[in-house]
Amino acid sequence: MAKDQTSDMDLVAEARRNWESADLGEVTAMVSATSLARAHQIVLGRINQALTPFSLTFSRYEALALLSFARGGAMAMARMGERLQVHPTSVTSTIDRLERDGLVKRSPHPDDRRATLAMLTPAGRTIHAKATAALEDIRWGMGEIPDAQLDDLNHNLAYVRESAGDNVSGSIRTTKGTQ
Amino acid sequence: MAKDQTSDMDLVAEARRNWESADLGEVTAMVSATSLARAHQIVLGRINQALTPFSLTFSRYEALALLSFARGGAMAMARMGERLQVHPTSVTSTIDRLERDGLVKRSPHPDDRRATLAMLTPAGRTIHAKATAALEDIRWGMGEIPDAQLDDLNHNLAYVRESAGDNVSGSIRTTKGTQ
DNA sequence: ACCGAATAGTAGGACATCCGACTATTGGGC
DNA sequence: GCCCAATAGTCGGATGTCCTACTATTCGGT
Repeated sequence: MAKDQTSDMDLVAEARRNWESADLGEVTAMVSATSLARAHQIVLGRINQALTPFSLTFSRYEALALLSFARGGAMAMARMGERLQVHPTSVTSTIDRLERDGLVKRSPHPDDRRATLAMLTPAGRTIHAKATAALEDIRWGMGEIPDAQLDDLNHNLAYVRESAGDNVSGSIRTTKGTQ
Repeated sequence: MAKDQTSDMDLVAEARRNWESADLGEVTAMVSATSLARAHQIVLGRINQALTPFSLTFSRYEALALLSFARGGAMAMARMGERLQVHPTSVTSTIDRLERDGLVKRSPHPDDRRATLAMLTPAGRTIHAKATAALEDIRWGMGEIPDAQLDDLNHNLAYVRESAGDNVSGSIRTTKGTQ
């Protein structure tokens, strides 16, 4: 989380000044990357702080959430990696810690002996529910920003995701629609 | 970087569906946090990939950039932590690696024997220039998104930063202004 | 039926980041 | 002048993430 305090100046704007005075190009894109990183740091910091009481991190929370929506509360680890967009070894590490804390249990896949199912335990389901409530309480780290503004943000972020090949069909026009 | 491929579905939109069907609140904020994390992952991944040829990561690049704008190419490590918004131990670790690669050199602060100056070496300045050019080439990971759209994004992200107490005076109204 | 390619999971290693603790130095108040 | 709080940097430990390499298993094509 590092600093959460007001900085003396607008660090992003300062970067812009430095860049412009050095006659460098793509300043707007540079500002975007910088702003995105800072915003991510802020939001992730708040989320992780809210999850501390549950001995969870956002990564582990995401894994719990994914399992909680899966049929039977179980899913093959490889599939979790696809959904969460992380490397297989990251799934191993995440499930290791969740299992250590008794929130998830590994069990062999019934049809494929290569695969391992990660299965939510009752404790895992309980913690997930409580953690979700805690995240709602802090509006997922989005502060007091009204929903209308967040819709705008989501719309703009969808273009970034789209540029990487993400399917954003369900997000690119959410601004005010029924969706 | 993990996956960079097109997913079969809009993962963020799917999260929205799951959340709504479970009757949970703050869905828009949840989507924002999720989108922000994914966009960050995408952009950071592209940036780090572009920096690979220089044996740099974005963290180390940021430190180099900060020093390159400092008078004399030198700055006390504590001050770097403030500017980069990272923990002092992260600065130690970053400077360790930059020094190992000969891009930065530690030297005692002339006026304060507690402090250590991180100073750019000629090699560090050269690498920074080349790495900067490489980042411009990929538009800092922002794909083909036009500047006008990025201005929108930056504007929305400024609200997030502002909500954390960041001074965004130089960014909050950049959309089309002269700024 | 059998062999090589693809897939699932893990081990080990590199980084980045945080936190708490510890040492050295500076500085302010009495 | 002196002592204690504040500041600067580092060390050790925990997490999260990636990559490469390795084992086990499955699957497709001949």
